[in-house]
Amino acid sequence: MAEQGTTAAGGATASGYDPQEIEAKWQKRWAEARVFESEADPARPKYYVLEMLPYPSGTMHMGHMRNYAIGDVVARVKRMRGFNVLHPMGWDAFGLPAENAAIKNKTHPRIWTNNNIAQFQRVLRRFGFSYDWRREISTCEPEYYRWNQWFFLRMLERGLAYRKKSRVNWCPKCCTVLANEQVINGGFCWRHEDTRVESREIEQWFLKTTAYSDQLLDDLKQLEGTWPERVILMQQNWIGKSQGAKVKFAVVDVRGAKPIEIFTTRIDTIYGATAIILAPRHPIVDQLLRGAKNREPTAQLKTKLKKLDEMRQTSSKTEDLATMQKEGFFTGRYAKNPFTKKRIPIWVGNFVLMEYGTGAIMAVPAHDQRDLEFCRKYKLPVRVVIQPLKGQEVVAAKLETAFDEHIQGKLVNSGPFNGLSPTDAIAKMSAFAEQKGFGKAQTIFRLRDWGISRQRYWGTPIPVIYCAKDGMMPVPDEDLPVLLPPHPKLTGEGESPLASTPEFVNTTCPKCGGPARRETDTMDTFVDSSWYFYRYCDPHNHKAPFDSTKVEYWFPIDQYIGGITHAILHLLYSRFWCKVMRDLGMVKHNEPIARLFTQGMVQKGGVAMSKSRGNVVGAEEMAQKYGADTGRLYTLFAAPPEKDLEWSEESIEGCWRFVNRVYRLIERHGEAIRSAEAFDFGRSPMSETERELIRKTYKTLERVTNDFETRWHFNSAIALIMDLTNAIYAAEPLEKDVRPEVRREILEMVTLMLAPMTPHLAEELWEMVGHSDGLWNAKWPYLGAEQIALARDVEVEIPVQVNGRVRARIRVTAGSSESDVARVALALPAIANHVNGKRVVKQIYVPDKLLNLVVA
RNA sequence: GCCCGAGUGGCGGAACUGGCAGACGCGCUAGCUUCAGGAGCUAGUGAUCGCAAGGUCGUGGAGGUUCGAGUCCUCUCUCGGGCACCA
Repeated sequence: MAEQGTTAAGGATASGYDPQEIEAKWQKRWAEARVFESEADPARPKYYVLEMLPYPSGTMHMGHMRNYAIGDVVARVKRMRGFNVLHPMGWDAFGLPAENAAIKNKTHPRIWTNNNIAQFQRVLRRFGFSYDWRREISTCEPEYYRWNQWFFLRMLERGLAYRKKSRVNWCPKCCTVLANEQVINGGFCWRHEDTRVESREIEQWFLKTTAYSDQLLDDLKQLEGTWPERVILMQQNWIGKSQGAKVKFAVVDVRGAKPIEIFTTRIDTIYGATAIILAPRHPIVDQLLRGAKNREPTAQLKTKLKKLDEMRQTSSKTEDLATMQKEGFFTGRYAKNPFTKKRIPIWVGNFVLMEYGTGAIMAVPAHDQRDLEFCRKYKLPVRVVIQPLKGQEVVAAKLETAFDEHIQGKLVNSGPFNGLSPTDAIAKMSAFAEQKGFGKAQTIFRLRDWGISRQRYWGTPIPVIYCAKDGMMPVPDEDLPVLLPPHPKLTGEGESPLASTPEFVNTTCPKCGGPARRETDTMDTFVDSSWYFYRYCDPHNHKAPFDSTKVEYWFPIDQYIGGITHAILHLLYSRFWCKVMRDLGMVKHNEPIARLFTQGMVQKGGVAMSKSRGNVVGAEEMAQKYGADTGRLYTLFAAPPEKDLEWSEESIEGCWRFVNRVYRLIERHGEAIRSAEAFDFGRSPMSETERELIRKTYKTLERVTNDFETRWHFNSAIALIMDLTNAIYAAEPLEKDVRPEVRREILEMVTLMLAPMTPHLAEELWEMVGHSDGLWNAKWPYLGAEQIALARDVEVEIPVQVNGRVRARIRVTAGSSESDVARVALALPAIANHVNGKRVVKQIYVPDKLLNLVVA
């Protein structure tokens, strides 16, 4: 028993409830009975529930804990319903923070990481989450990352992994390249939100996510209704499908110049194009500037070009991009519009992006706002080619905002296409361009291939060897894993640490046996998390990433739970990986995650808990102070799971009180219950008090079941149980009216309902009322027909309204007829006064719910 | 600018398909208990008028549909989030 005053913040409790002792006791018993271990068993229905695997850093706080508490409730409820539940846990153990921390603390990333894992694991165990710990994985172990390498080689064979020199995002603080998905707010590092990424031209490895653009987009439809709408929208947005056309504009008077290809979604406006605008980084710019006339001196333009390119890079705030002045210059060259055959000037503009489309656009100022701004600034002509069907005619000289309506309009000044609707014109003109060979309809995507090379140590080595004679050679499967060298030189200064580790770099060519060099970049850690949930199905397989039969049984994941932060990154990569594995014949499904739930964050002072902000509430501290059960209960009670939760120390005290109240109740009656007779519900007559308590108990159970299984309203489920507990307390003065056998039924129900949320307490209470076989064997108590009948109200209170306003309440037998209720109601003075002298023109009766009299 | 989400007491939040707004918890007030503190127990707690019975107002705002609206429709304001010169 705990010493008084030391258990919880508020001080002692009157009950003998000692969470530290109880929790340790039951955790030990669960482990001994191997309660949470599960195996694939086709004879049983399965349920795979998973919380996103943690990155083991610093301390585990209540924000982490909430995530796992939600998952654990689901896992435990499903187990009580008879499902074969897979509920594993592991560690996203590679990554930059570990490497940086190791440098700072003069230790090895592996040591630092394993220390953190040990800490995290201790806390998770302390909270009694029902994981199958035999399946624990850690992504930094060779046993795991060798399969990253194996997958990489399969992708290499299929052309899904390739090496290319290109412009990539470089974070100067991370000292490494970032994937597009890791660049946020239009140009900032996802880890360092205040650090603008630089653009560098580096040779690096890509995975061809764009090979699956269409599927990644289309298959989102399958997830509608089971994934949060906003996650689907964000992914749609990110993939960014855009239907349009590519059109080639021949360059006039430049010998050997290739035509400039532009992308447009509005080919119907091509007769209104008054300029071609190139991205500052467009490769043809140099060629155009050589020997061109009618413009500023070349040297000056080169300076301008550099400036235009840098403008996007140096703007410190995202908003600047939207409002940034459009700037550019004339190249002195002209292109020929293949539709009009007329010459239009070629410009360079800061608002045209090399990364999107073809890096060149046709400027149609009359029908595109950005083009209008640009052309007005540089006095380029504006030509109207679409007129609205209704309303005022659009006049070029008066245009203040571009007329960019897609649907309503008809073509003018467009030669043979005059009179067509924009939609028809797009189809006809694309076809025309294709027929003539200078263009075609084309769909483009915003999605780029996934750059996975990282110039850091703490990640999976990319299994490739470079030989002077044989060129790039994949490491043969039998040589996997390519191990990280144990003693790297870590400086954190931007050189790939593996490159300066000769014993790693120097190797022999797998083909000719001659001297060769290893690839020294490591993989993005998002590779690790793209398929880890498959490994849980078969975590110790030495021959393959997993056995497909096992995966076939457990997949797809029935319920995945995690933060919204991964709406694009992790969840998009995982979907990609699944499709690749499907095409490799390893899995049969198209989507790995059937249901996704994004839980809210735990905040303190209005911002998410994080070590760097210094506002974390440590999970272990809370377990120490109140016990795991109270900590779990609080995170479930304080807010609905999808909403952010503001941490409140006072509120957790309320949960602590409740837990003690329940404990005291059973402490007080346990003895009597243990020696009580069996009771035949529905047959043996009950006292009024018994009847009321039983009714309330069953009614609560019906609603709590609904809250757990269909609505995920854990907070209101807890409120209902609290309410029931209050009712039991309220009946305590009538203690003698409640036989121990009836009380047993009531208190067992309370215990079972609490079990998914406060599992240790529930086990203890279960034992206290006389069960010796462990609550983990108990099933969720569904009500039988007799019990459902007992849950029904005998008497109901019905509000009586006159013209929609409640004027009285009457108590009647449940199921009373409308006429009976109306007669009783009209006899009441409070009602009669309001009806008095008027006529009841309408009477609405909702059985057992409400009576409304409309008088006039 | 575009796209989502949310606005309910002093606070966190309830209210399943339109049917008693504010469950449950926190906080606060009073009482009991206690040497005291803590804990526990009991009662009260949306605003407003009233001695009371009782009345009036009340779910960001303005309209509408309905016997009846926190819930449905239209417009609007505020906050949070995502995307953003995407051609």
